[in-house]
Amino acid sequence: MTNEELPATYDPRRVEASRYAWWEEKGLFHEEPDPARPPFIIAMPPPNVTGRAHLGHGSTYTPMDILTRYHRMLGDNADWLPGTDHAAIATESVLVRELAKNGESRESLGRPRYLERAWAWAKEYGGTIEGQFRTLGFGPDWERSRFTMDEGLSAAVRDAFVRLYREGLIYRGKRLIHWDPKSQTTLSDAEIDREECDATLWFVRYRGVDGGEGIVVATTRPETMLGDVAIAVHPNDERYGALIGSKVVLPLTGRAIPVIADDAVDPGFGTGAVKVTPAHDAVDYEIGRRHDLPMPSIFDLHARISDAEIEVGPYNGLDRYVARDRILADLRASGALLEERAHRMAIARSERSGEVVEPMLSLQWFVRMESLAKPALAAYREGRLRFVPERYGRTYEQWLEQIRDWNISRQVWWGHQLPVWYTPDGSIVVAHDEGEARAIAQRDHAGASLTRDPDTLDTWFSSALWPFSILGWPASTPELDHWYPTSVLITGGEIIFLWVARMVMMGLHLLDRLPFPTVFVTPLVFDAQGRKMSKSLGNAIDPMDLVVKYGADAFRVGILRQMRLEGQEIRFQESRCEEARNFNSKIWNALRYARALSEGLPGAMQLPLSAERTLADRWIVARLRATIERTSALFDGFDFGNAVETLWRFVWYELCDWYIEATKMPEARATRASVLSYVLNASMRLLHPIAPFITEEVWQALPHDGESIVTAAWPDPFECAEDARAVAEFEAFQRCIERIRNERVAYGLAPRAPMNIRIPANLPEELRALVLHFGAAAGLESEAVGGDAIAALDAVSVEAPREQMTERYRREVERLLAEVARSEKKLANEAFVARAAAEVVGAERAKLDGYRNDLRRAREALSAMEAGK
RNA sequence: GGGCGCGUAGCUCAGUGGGAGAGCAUCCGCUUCACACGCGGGGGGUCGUUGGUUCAAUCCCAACCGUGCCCA
Repeated sequence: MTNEELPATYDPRRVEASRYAWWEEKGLFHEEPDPARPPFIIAMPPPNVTGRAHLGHGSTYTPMDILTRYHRMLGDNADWLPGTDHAAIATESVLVRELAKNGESRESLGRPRYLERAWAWAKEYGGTIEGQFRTLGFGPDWERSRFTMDEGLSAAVRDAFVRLYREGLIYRGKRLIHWDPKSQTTLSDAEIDREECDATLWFVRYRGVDGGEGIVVATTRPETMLGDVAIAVHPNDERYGALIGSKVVLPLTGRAIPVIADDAVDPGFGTGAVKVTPAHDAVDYEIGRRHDLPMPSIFDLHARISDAEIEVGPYNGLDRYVARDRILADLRASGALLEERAHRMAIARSERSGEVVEPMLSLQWFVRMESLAKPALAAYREGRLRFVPERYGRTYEQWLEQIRDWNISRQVWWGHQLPVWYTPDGSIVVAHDEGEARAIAQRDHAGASLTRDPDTLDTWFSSALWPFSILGWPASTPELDHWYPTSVLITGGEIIFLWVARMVMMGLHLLDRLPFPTVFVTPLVFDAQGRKMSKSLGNAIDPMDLVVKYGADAFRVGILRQMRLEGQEIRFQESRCEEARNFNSKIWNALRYARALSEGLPGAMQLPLSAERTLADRWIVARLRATIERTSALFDGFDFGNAVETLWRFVWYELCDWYIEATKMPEARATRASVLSYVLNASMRLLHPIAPFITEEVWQALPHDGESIVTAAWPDPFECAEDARAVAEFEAFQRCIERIRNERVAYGLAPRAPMNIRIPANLPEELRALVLHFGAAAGLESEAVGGDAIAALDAVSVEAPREQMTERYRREVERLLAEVARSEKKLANEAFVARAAAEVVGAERAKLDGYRNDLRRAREALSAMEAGK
């Protein structure tokens, strides 16, 4: 491409898609296990197969892409393993809704045809998010992409289930679970959302069997009274002591139930007496277990009142809310309803269907968590598992400390069907496949016929195996040998329980090794007002739209600049993407400038000999070295926000604003082309993990080694000389120019009006030329000042009409007098001199000396002005 | 109720036990031969409140007020 073909602004749409296709075609993201190099492996948290990219992927997946690209450039055996998740409940609810549109249902199709549809659906939408990830520039090893329902991963699920069952860690039991009456499935604790809402607390009198006053209970769910088996009070509650052990009559159905005492009752809630419905409330269930009470269910699976287990009077068949109204009306009519009060309470909803979840007693499969949790806790407490930021470790720890058994069976069809069969008499056979199950039945159950459990496993069960199932486990593979454990897990804080803790437990139990040593928790993305992004609020931003407007690089840079290492949220501002697009144009124009240099760019990346370099050369090279070291350290520490900020400042302010300006001087000709192309090239490599597309384009247009920046080497700081002297002098020069520019405006001089500046005779020639070039001024010789080049720079001054200069020096003297006074006062404080650190006192003394010097100079200048009047 | 955060310029946010910073916004000036998606300059903050520790507090501690997330 000739320079004439480089337009003035960078157009990401022109390059991104084709560049990505080229990377993929070249196989640049693919790796084979190579024991000769250190592994760097990240398992991508699998998005839902039917999902779409959202801003959260920007904050969570971009860091994975950055680290993988960075480690690849460092020469590591780096691979980012992608894949998708079958998201059982989410996918099934969408699918069932689609079927309903055609008057079909799961049942009308039957399991095999339903699953065929589900697979077709997954294939149709499964590509979407992976395509979007390509658009965002993410470069995982697509050849290794996996799906949780692939044959290999399904085998891992079966293997893990069978093993855990045989070890007694998976069991079937009747427990109180969360039932979603809409999706017709159980949910684990982690799959429900609690929300505060306005409710009513009703006060209902239960009379004594003897016709006495009995007891008044407060309840938010009067309809469940049909299943009451007791009234509970606190054992120390004096109001009710006499009633404990007596019986009261359930209004409406007339059943007699006992009054019992239990510590779980809060005497301060309502009347201090609560009804106990063990089949429909978690606290009541525990009370029921302690007191060995019956646990009749009053609901069917659609949360309609059912008389299957207990007499429910005329309410049979009513929906739970209809029944509530009917029961309240009847209680009111009978005089048993005494009072109602407004009440705030939390209700549980399915996070997928939004339906109010019903606690139900049900026969389900569970993982026994206690013994799995212990080593997972120990790994954290012993420092083998680390969280960044550290505070998330507490979240992890607390959840594991109060762990409860995990309900893993789901009544959906899309997923891994339990490897469980039942004989006609209810015996359980767990096996890897039907053949093995038959063999077991033959051996242990006299060849009884088998029926497979229709339920499937919680999607998180397969996700818990992800870091090793994608590497081939339970088979032994080179990938598993060399790439497990993975290097770091990067995810959002909301799934520390759902996913992170479970992967740790499974990794430790099944492979005896942590799946990763470090968990980096990324911030959540909110809108600019700090609200969650949601479709209903209409504040959701589609990253694809941002890519269209600003390009993928600008999207990535824009969101990364809002990330802070310790932050737990990003208030996303689209303007950041716009700024990043401008930054890209800045880079692009630096390239255009470099390529337009009259002497042409060199053919190879090489810095000129040190002795030939100008001050600006030595300064920018030293700054490049510092930038390389800092960027590496920030990437190593997951501090991506500061890494972007560092590179932004270096490229824009140091390279473009100062170095490129300096190359416009005739004196810079000899070395500028090679230094500029070297520094630009290195800058592109530093920036490449963050902004992959533009850096490739610019790198390709500069002298470079290799085929693609993707596989180029990370810049080597040791190629760049440190040069403290050059940095100090250049910084003094920058201060000098800033002062001159400020004074030019302050003196009311037009931007390019001829201007004179007084330059001390002892200012070195190179600096003198720089000052005149940047100051756009002519130089007037003035007297030499004491000290070095830096002192001479500080003494450079602007020539202006005498009155203005007099006024300016007068204000300068005033300012310095105040500074000197402040500093002297501080040093006069004996407590300060005696107790403050010696270097602090020393620094203050040096400052005072500096101020006194400046003051003397300003006074001399002022009196010279006044004398000349 | 328990845990974890946050409160710094109009906005979004850095930051440090020793004189307050960035980007955007705003104001002024610039068609300077890479870039107006640009260049140069400026204004703007009692660092939530009240106490405490310290020679010294925006920073450490406590309480309070406001606000957010997670868990129950």
